Amino acid sequence: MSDVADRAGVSLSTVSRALRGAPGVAPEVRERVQRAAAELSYVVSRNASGLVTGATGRVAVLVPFLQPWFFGVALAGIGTRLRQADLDMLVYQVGDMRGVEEYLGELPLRRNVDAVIALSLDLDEREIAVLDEVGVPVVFVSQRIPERASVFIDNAAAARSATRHLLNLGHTSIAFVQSADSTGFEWSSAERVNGYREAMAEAGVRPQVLVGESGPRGGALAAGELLSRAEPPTAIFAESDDVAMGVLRVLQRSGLAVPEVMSVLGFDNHDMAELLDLSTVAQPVSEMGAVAARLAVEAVADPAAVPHVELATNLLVRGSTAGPRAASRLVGGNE
Amino acid sequence: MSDVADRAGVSLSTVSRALRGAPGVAPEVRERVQRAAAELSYVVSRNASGLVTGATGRVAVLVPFLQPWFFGVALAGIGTRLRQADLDMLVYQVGDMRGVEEYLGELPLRRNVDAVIALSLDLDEREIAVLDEVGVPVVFVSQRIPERASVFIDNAAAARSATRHLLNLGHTSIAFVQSADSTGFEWSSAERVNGYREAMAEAGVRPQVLVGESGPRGGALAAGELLSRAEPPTAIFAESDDVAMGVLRVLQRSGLAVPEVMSVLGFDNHDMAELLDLSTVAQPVSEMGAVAARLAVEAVADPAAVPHVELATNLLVRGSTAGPRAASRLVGGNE
DNA sequence: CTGTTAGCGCTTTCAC
DNA sequence: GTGAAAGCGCTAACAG
Repeated sequence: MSDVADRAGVSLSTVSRALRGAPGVAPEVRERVQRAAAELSYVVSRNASGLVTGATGRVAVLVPFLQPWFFGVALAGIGTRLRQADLDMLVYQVGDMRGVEEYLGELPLRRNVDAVIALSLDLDEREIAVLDEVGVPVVFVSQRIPERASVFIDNAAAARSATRHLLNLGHTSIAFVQSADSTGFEWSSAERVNGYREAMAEAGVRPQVLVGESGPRGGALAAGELLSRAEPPTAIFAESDDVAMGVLRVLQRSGLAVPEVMSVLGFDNHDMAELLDLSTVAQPVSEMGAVAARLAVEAVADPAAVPHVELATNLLVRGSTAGPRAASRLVGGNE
Repeated sequence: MSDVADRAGVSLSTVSRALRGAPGVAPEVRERVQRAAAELSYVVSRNASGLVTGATGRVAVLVPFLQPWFFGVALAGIGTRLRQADLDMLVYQVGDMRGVEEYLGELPLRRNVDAVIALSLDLDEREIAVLDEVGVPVVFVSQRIPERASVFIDNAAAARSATRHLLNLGHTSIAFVQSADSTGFEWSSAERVNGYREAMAEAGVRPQVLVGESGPRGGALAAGELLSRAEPPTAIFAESDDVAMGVLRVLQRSGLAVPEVMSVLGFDNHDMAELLDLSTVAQPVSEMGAVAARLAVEAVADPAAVPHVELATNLLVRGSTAGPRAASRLVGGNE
């Protein structure tokens, strides 16, 4: 930095002010300093400036896993937005939610980040308390917490209207496939099931909820179970597209036509959903990330604000949902 | 820190040494200091210590995109390994490779990270030069560069033996679907095509290479093109599972049985490959990440070393590949 | 084995 | 509008 000062013929303080965009520097001087810095390809050390300002220029993103489609997309949204604010993104994979509390305590967040984004973590009160210890603002994504900055969708409402779509098509036997991993249900999962139950109750139809493993494997197992019933349903609403894909796969292998024999509905609008022609509830994952990043930036400026942002979902009706026995009708044609 | 010193009844230097695990501290004193630190829930500021040691405790991971399956898995491998070394992972999404050079120059890597991992970036010489400007060790993943630390698989050899699998099954008309995005071929893509060509040449069979878009969409388009030929091939080798999935989808929609009418082979062992019963070449993505992280850690200690680590691939033969016209034979049964 | 001292590279009063 | 000086929280010689 003193090299730059020498080259521009000014003092250290002036260089600092000029490069930081601080007021009180003659335009002509500022430009001279910037030129000198560029020529020496000098950039201020965030580390050093942070030491005195207290800011780190970094935001931590906590994710349970990194592999699923959802997280990649959300991270992309977050990263892009943070970059605009000239903030770096630190990613921590919390892993299977056992011992999170301890893990969170170990994490070097203390004086290492300006804010934390908890991505789809479903933390309980004690875990949140551990995060609070860090002393920086926390933004929750996909988990709605009172008195906390968070961004989310209305899972219940989305599931409700998606279920109605199936009911309106004429289905009267609709199964819901819910999944839980070793650590229990996710918050969004519970909400979606509720939405489904509400719509079914409104229509006076008996709900059928299956609980199984998560992911395609869980969907495949659930489909097997449903198909071996005395009276299989005519539609399956899967908690997520992942699960729906497992269902689709089993149906395909069994030679059961979708949607003629069985309608399948997913949730998420996964990457592959369009290719599979899967009807689904789309949630704006990338945008959720971007909003979360924005909230994090704002929270740094004003830690007192606890904005709640709800994002809209869209039911995407594709080829995997239709009225029950649409095919038989078409083929039989004698009603 | 001085609070800790007071509480433990020692000087600042002793606290620093004790907490850092530096030698020359009485065991009894060390424990006392650690206890004091714990009671005050004090952790040393990386920022401040970095200011004097020069180390940042951070590694930057540069990825072109975040969404594809590959990057999530690789990032998980990297992150886990870095955490073991008590290093933080900074993730930068470089985006569409246009203007990377400039983007890399803008990135706040300068005195902000101890090492850089370039994940599947396919940088050219000038872009690498920009990275070198940063002055920290760089580890390349999925790109093999002389005189550079890198971790990779032998794409050509893997593609060669996968092609031989198809040849050995009796196929004599095997198409390869290659994909390129707007910025051109990836390095691994070129290598895989080469492996395919070599195996075909060895067998004296004419190669058929299709170049199209990337991803499932590219696969779908390529499949359409192949199926509309006067003499469609009996097997399709897709550059990646992504592409293969597009191919599978088109075949399924067209009512063409896999593998009876058409064998399909992928590359990567994508998440969904098992569910789709897709034969493929598995590459150890998570392990590549872990190794890259290890190399990065080692490179920090010894920047002169430029280890090259080659990881093994495995051909996973599943249900999507079989001899040509296996079904006709079975059905016709009159040979 | 432990304490003292001088910075690491920057920002920030406070004078001028 | 600009400069001098005093730290931010820590480590690294150097004494003791």
